[in-house]
Formats: sequence, C-alpha cells, structure tokens
Amino acid sequence: MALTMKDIAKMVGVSESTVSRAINGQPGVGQKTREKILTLVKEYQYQPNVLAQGLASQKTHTLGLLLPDITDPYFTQVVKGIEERASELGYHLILANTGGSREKEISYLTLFTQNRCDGIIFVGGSLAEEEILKLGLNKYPLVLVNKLLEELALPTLLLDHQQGAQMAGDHLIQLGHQSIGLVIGILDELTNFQLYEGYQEALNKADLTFDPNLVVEVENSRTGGYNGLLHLLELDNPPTAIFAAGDYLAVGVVEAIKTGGYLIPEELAVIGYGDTMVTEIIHPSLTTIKLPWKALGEGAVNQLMKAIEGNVEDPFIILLPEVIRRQST
Amino acid sequence: MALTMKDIAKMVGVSESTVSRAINGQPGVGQKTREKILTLVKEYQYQPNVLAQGLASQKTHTLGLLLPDITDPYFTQVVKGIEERASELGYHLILANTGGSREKEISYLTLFTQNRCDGIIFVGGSLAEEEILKLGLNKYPLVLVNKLLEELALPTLLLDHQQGAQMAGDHLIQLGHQSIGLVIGILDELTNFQLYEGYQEALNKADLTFDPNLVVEVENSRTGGYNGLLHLLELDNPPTAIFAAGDYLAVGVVEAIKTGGYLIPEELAVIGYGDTMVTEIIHPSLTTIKLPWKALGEGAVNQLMKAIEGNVEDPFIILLPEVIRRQST
DNA sequence: CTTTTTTACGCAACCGCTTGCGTATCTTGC
DNA sequence: GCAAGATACGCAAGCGGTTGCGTAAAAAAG
Repeated sequence: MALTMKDIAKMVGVSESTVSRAINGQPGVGQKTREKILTLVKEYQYQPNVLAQGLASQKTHTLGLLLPDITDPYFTQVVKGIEERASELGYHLILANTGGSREKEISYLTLFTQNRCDGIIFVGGSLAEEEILKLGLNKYPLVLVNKLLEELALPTLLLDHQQGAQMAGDHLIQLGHQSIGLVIGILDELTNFQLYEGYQEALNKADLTFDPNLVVEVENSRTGGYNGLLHLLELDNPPTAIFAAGDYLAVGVVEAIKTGGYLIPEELAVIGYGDTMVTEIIHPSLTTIKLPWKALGEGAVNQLMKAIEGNVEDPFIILLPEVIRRQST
Repeated sequence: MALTMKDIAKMVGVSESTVSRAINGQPGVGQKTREKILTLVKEYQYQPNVLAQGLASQKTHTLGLLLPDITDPYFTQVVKGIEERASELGYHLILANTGGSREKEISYLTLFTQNRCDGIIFVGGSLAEEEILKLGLNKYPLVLVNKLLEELALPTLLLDHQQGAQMAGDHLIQLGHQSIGLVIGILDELTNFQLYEGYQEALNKADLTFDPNLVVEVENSRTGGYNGLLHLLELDNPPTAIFAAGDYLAVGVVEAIKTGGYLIPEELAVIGYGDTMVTEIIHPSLTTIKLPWKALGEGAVNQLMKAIEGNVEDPFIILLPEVIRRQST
C-alpha cells in the first residue's frame, strides 16, 4: 500500500492538516516544518491520492475530451494540442471516442459531469442544443471545438474556412491566374459552403467575374476530384488554376491532370485545402491551405480554463489558416 | 449540486447502505425496497460520484494509456481498439501523450499508479527495464504493446513482423517472381531486422538463393525509397519485384519506378508494408501488408483485465499480419 | 516586562460512497 | 405457537485527503 498523508504526518510529528498545507504551498506552516515535510515527501516519493483530493476539494484536475473519431488525422492534431496544453497546466485527459453515436456521447457526457471532470472539451460530434440543455451542460464548463451551436452562448473555437478559401484564391490570383476552377464537396455541408463563399469573395476583391460553370460540386473523395476535373476540362474555356477544396479532392484532381497529359503547375496550377500528409506524398507536392488544428486544441484548453474559473471574456474564437506553398502552383 | 446517495436514501426512507447495495446489485435488500430505490434512481438520474466510489472501493474503473505520439496513424488505430473494448467493459481511459520523453513517461506512470487507474497500457515508448522496476511497476497491472522488455515477464502484445515479411515474399513468389529486391530501413532497428529475416525465410522456403546485392538499407522515408530503387536498377540483373518494407518507402519506390518509365506491376511489382492511407492514394494503388493494430489494442485491454484479476495465462501474444492485394502486384 | 498582534499548528467535520457486523423482523419447521 | 434459521436493514468506521476555526506560542509593540 502506498504512503498516505497520515504516515508523513506521523514521521514528522505534526498533524495531517499541516502536511496538507505544506504540500499545497499554503500559508500557516513554519519555515522549518515545511522543509522537513517536503524533504520527507521527496525522500519517500509520496504522492497524494488524487481521488481523495478530488473528493475533498471538488477539483479533479481532469478534463473530459469527447470526439467522434480518434483516427481522424485532423482530430489527432487537436488532441495533441489539447494534451500538451493541459499537461502544462497540470490537467489530465479522459478520452471518449464516440464514433459519432449520440448514445455514447450522452453516456460519456453524464459520466464527465458526474464529479469526474472539471470541464469538457467537445470536438465535432452530433449532439444538438436541446440535449445539451437537458443535461444541464449549458452552465457547465464546456468548450466546443469545430462545432457551432448557435443558440447556446457556449465558448466555441472554429476555423475560418471562408478566410481560408479566400487565401487560396488570393494566392492563385497573385500568381496571375484569371480563371480559377473550384472543385468542392456538396455545398449543403457548412464547411463547404463557407469555402464556396470565400472563393467568391476572393474573385470579387480582384474584380474577376464569378462564373458558375467553373464550380463543380462533387463527392469529397479522390474519385470525386478526378471526375470534377474532367468536367472542367470539357469547358470551352477551361480554367488555368484549380482550387480543390479538400486534400483528397486535390489528389484526384492532380491525378486527372497528369492522366490528361498536362503539366503542373505550368499548364494548370492546383491548390488543396487541409494539409494532410498526402500533400507531401503525391507528385508534384501540393500547395495547400494549412489549418491550425493543433492551435485549436491549445486554444480550447485555454478557454476551458477560463470557463472553469467562470470568466470567459470572448466566447468565440476563430483561427486563421495559412498558405503552404509547394510545387503545384 | 448533484444528488447524492444520502438524498436518495432520505427519499426512500432507508439508510445509505441499503441504497448502495441496491444500486450495486448486492444481496441483502428486499424486493420491494430495491425496486423503489431503482425507480427513484432512474427518475432523478442519480449517478454515483465516481471519486467517492473509487476511494471507498479502491477501484476506479479507469485505465491509463501511455503512448509516444497520438498523431501517429498506427497508434490511433491501437487507441481506437483500446477505447472500444474498454468502453464495452465499463472502463474509461486516461490519455497520456508522452512525445517519447522519459520524463513525461515517468511522471505519468507515477500518476497512474497513484490510485488513479486500475491498470496501465503502455504503447511503444522508451522506458527501460530498470525504470519500470524502480517504479515498482513489475507487479502492477501493466500491459506492453508493441514493445518488448525481455527481462520482465510482463504481459506483452506484439506484431509478427517476421511473418509479415514472409507473407510479402510468399505473395511475390507465388506471382512467379524469382528475383526480389528489398528496400528497407536501417537494420539496427528491431522491426526492420525482423522484416529482413522474414524476407530471407521466404526465399529459403521457395529454394531461391539469397542475394545480398538485392538488399538496400536506406533511411525510412519517401526519398529513402526513391534512392534505394535507383540503386537496385543499376544492378546487372535488376529484380522483377520489390518488397518495400514500409509504406513510405514504397511510395518513394513507386515514384522512382514511374520516373524511370517502367510499368507497375508488369515490369516491376511492388509490395509495401503497413497499410497506411497513402497506399490507396498513390497510383497505382499499393499492395501491402496490413497490420492488425486495432486488434492489438483490443487484445491489450483483454490482457489487462486478466492482469487486474491477477491471472494472466499467456503473457505473450503475437498477432499476424495480412496481405492486402491492390494494383501494384 | 506586559499587552497586543501575528504566526504556527491541531481539531474535527466533511467530501460521498462501501462494507463488516449486529439486530430486529420474517420465515420455516415441528 | 415457539425455537431456530434466514433475511432485511441500519450503524458506524473507514477510504485519504481539505479546510474553517480555535488556541498556544512567537514576534512586535508599548
């Protein structure tokens, strides 16, 4: 059995309260006593029982992390950011992989709120407003990442996809392109729609006219990208550059271009979106928009800390992407 | 404040002990009382305080998960397997991303053993025997995944890389190849050495002579693979098939072959190792050896459960890979 | 050297749940 | 209808810490 505070107290010849105060750096302990206690603590490698601590102090120094899929490469970056920041602040993480199932989300959430965690970070996921309310989570320290519940004023961290698309457009325009094709997933999805808007905005700013024919809406996959590009090549005036609004789309696009025998970027430039690992693996390597997923995670922890302390100044934080230039433009 | 057991007890008009027993399905509670309690519990959504429970019962129903890098796509599969199985069994996970730093490993391990977790799963990582011993972990419920500490008889789960390489070799041999090149990372690394042995074994079994010239040892990366293949092409009798002992190596190899103007798989077949996502993204898609990472995670939890109960029958479990045939062979 | 203020420390209640043991109540058998 | 055994339940002592409050001792003030 591990050492308890009582043991330390007995060895030093003081009460448990004094030991507790000494360890936690609280006032009310004499210089010499404190040193004696701390020395013993070091020597015997005493570590307080976190459960007892949590029970007594109502603080667990643990954060609940809820996400739909831990194998998603974007989310792992978020997790890494969260873990690093949390660890710096002396917090630990309980991991809940929900697989997107509402049932699992609810079950984990109730567990988390049941005196297990000081706060919760909710990445993606499908839970809606009503359910959050029903669980009484709206006034629990909870931060949403990459997920917007408009009616709840919960602290939220998002990526500015609109801006990201605009940066992609700007990049191509700066390189002299006047006719830019957009290969994109279905616009019903919010992210895609935001990208679509950003694309338009970039054209507007540069006084280029928007041509709906240059936009192809496809399934967000490699084959989607492939077919999308073939479609664009059939136009009377095919574009000189493509914004493929997703890296997998971009891979398909690049493949289609190469199959068609065109040169990248000389005859057709391509920019992707997302900066997954595939962008460096294909040839030519892909210029893309890098999304600050890890920073999103770090920011989430910072926000959560504020939520725990009860003073979130600015509930909405929106992070900006960045252009990573490689060989395809 | 959440409901406590005392509240429930008061409502039903019994003592806390009875409530406790009713909830935990223990004997010593009358049929009617039990029902009354359970109804109230449902109605008010009472959930016991896990900290108090853990403190009193010395069981936390929590597992510690230690791994070097959560963004590694192999590890995430392991994590997924662990999470699913643990969740099935009513266990939760504390996540420790150590970045491979010993300091963090030790700090997390001591935390875990400090009444926080019922057991630990240690994936990869750099900690050596002595340190495990020093932490008194050799008799703590601990399972190693993808990491071998020979002198400690800790329950361990490994992948049979030797067998995997043999399967790769067999596959190529069955397709009629007699001269098989091996592009591999440095042989000092255990995994690579095992792959190397498996390759030889496959040749032996088929009565093919082993030619050291066909083996190139390179850095485990895309460029490593690229250069490795160029080297093989310079031989007087270049091989007709390549086993690239890693998917990234394989990507480089494929690139080099395509640059050289050869056809895959007609003139040169390629098989990779690992089945990361890249294998489906490159063209032609890569035949590869799939490693059962997720199963490794599930198995780890099963072993850990046995370790917690104190009866591990067979401490060493070795899982077999599988050939995934695609276009490159 | 006394009086007042400050500091150092102990006491004990509490956090919410578990569990061994004792007793009142209920069955069962004769 | 009563002794003996089984059953249902309560009591109270933990589990290992934290913390408000009271007091004795030390330091500062007069």
